[in-house]
Amino acid sequence: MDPKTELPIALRASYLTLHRRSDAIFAPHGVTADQFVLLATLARGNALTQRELAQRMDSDPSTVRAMLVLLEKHRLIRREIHPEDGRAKTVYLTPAGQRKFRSLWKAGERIREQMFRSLQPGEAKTLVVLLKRITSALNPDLIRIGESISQHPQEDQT
Amino acid sequence: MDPKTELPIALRASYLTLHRRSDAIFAPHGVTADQFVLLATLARGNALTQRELAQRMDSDPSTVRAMLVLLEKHRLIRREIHPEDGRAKTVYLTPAGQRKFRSLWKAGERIREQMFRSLQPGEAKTLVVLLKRITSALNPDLIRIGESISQHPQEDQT
DNA sequence: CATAAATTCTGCGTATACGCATGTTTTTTG
DNA sequence: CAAAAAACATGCGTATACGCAGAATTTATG
Repeated sequence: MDPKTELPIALRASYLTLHRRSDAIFAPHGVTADQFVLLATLARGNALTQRELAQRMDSDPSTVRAMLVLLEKHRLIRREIHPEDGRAKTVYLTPAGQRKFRSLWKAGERIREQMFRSLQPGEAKTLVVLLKRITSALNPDLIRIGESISQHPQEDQT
Repeated sequence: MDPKTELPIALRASYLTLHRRSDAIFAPHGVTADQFVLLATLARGNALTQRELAQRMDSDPSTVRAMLVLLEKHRLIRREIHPEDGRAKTVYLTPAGQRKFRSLWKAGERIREQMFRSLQPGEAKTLVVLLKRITSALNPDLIRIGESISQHPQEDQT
């Protein structure tokens, strides 16, 4: 099977496997893999609006909302109306949420280790670069030029 | 952010983006991205049991069943009790299902093209290899040896 | 300044994605 | 060959993942 055909399949297999494994690891802590992603995103930049949160998680506002409702019930996050924009809500990690995140981060280290160790030196970086490449190639917002996106687009340097 | 940390995030972003885009492309045809995967798996090896189908799709038997119920309602697949094993059911693509798959395959070509073209020659193959590497590293069934899985495990040649 | 347009969250409907328990059938054991 | 164990599909419950429409609020326009 040629790589062009195989690539989407391999991507799906990798992600689903990672997701399943993460869910199993985090379940004893009472959170899901996706909730971990949300908490991690908040830990990186607290006080985001739901919109910003969704964008940074590569997810959907309506999905994120459902997750926030759950997480708020579990007292891991808190929402307040944005002081300047009455339409928006800012999301905060509660102290319990911060503690939970630190604990989850440790629990997840084993998974990150396993992925990382299966690769040769430098391959992890390569993998990340290639993944980002196809991600932006698939993003409809960036296709406006038509075909002339030959070069690797700069990933935004953090 | 180091690659070890970034890798799961990039993987998630890539997959979700691909999935979203595929859903959008296939929606006018009345099927979802995941249904396409199922149909494609069947097209490759017709007359699989639900179990085999789930394995090849890197998915779960109970998820696959729900999809089959839908697809059967849409007359794209057909299920029969396995002639030799009364517990199992064999799944077939109907003629309509075969036609639908061919049409979907063409519709999806644009996405595969876009992914493939964002990569340099050889990079697609590399990407597939690395993805398979981390997939098996994450698979709990294969960890039994401990650490000594340095080489790329042979993917079963079809 | 009033109206239109855009933005943000909410709610609803559908389709995965899984784990777990249950019922049936096949295979294994003694 | 009868009882136990294993394998397969089903059903249930929960959590995403989205698109889309609706309500409230802010921003843009005339």
